[in-house]
Amino acid sequence: MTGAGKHAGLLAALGQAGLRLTEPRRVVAEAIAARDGHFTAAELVADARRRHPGIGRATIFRALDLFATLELVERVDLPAGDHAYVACDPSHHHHAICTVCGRSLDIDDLGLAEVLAAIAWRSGFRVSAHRLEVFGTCGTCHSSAPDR
Amino acid sequence: MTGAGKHAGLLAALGQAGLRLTEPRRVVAEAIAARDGHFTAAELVADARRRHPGIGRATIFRALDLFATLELVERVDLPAGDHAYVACDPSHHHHAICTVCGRSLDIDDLGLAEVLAAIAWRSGFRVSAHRLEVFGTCGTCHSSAPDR
DNA sequence: ATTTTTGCAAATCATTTGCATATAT
DNA sequence: ATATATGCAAATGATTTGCAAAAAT
Repeated sequence: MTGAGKHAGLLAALGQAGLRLTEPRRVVAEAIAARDGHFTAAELVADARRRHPGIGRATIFRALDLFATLELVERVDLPAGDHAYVACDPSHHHHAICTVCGRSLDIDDLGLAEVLAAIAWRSGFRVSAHRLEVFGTCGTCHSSAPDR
Repeated sequence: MTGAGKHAGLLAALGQAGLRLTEPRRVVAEAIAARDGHFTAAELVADARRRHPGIGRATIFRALDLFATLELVERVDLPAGDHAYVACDPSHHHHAICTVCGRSLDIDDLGLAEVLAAIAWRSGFRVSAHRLEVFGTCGTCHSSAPDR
């Protein structure tokens, strides 16, 4: 599934949360859906303004927060330290982010739960939240790259 | 090991990297070593100024960057989204951060490498970096807390 | 002596806020 | 009609930069 149906999900979620379906939010949702990898807030502002010139910066930040709260978008911190966002499925919570194309891949738990349990066991820590971010190159990018 | 010998490590690393051992850097190193949990840049500025009133904000940011580059300090992104730093051993790269006292615990790999390998295997991803942050309460904090 | 580092103040950048107006329900 | 959301412009906060003076090698 590419851009096409993705924003429908974003918009549907607004309704379900009892929030109003406005034109600016629609525009932001479309801009997010059209993006294919991670994006910064600034990039989203530019994209959204291309679609709807009068849209205010604050509105975009507010919509972004909203989607982040609904877990349709997740904030990630790139290795370089800047903030970015990725659209995501609310049930998946880890991403492998391609440093070449920026696309993110939802990754399954694959044993992470056990790692966390081991941590808790060994240290007496009671884990309430965790974040795993994986960076690298995706299959598509390294098969088309000449190096190695 | 507490504050006592910790800054020695920070300072020694400067020499090894061919950098100059200056008074402001010494002050920042001591302020970091004296901290017992994670800290924000602003907190460090305050601490450092208490020890050495004339120190410039920029100098502190520069020293912090330096230590981060040398991997003696790691930047973490708290669940709330703000940036913080933790002093760390250069060989350990994951932390369990206590949300009550702010102290961080270095955690061992405990199977994470296999999780990453599984990710790579399943998705064709070539992993170059990853970040795992674990948040919760440490043994000390939940044994002294009345809840639960 | 030379190179690196500092402190300052100003610049930059991202994000947030207050508030009157517009819009969705 | 009413509550919610928007756009604007200004405020805020964090981090960075340029540069001449100071300190380390």
